[in-house]
Amino acid sequence: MTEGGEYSPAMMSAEPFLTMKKMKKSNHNKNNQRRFSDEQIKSLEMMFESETRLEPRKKVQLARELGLQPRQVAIWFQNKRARWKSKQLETEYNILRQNYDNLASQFESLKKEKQALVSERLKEATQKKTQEEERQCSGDQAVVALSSTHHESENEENRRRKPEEVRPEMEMKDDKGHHGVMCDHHDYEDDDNGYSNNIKREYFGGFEEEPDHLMNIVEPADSCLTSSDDWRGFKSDTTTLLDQSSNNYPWRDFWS
DNA sequence: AGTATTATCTAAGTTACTTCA
DNA sequence: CTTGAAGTAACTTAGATAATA
Repeated sequence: MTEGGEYSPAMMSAEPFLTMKKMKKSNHNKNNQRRFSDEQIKSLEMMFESETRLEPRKKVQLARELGLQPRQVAIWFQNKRARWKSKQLETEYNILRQNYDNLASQFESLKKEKQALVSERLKEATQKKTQEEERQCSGDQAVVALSSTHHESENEENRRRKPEEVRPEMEMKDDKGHHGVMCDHHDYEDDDNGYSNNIKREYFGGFEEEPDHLMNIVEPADSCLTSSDDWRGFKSDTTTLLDQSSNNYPWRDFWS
């Protein structure tokens, strides 16, 4: 209260029963006008555009030019900075929101694309397996005279090897032998916490029991996309953002 | 040199009032 | 005419900083 001198001792004694606040509030400017004139606002705006903080000397000069108290100019600049800042924040928020929405829709379309690819692969693998089983059945009848123990061990070996036959198309191994599709930093084996299993179930929908080797086909991509490590950070950021606005993002369920 | 006090400024939040749909 | 929301000038408070004793 050292600037402007609006709380004079005369005022204090004139209305001793008023609260401090009321007394101050009643002190409008010289002409008892509440709002500044367009001309005054225009000058203040112009000054604000060139500098958002006023030097004391400029403040006094501007106040004199506009017929205001220096304190009024100071307060106007304070309020202006506050309004400007909140506007700025709003603008930045809108930009972030727009970017986020774009990313979300990209994510959705990639998810759909991936789902289609997985279905296709599954179809192929199932057909292949059926064909081989049929071939084996007919072969078995022809060699039924051969030793059964030998046959069994070979068949078992075939079964064990089968997943490997379809995997090379999908997988990429790094120098450490780790699997990965576009996310070489992540070991998908680590993600065996039920979380990815839920995702698998979502993808495999109708399949009551997925054959292990079929699951192996999709594992690398799944673990990459759904790795909690990869997405957790993003999730927390985005939910913070969303908490302030809308909650109806269908793909939120994908993460939870 | 280090410390306490004072003055000044600012951001953030609030109040009282006006304007307008 | 009334009412509620939005805008605005002025205010309070708390923290930072610089000058001074």
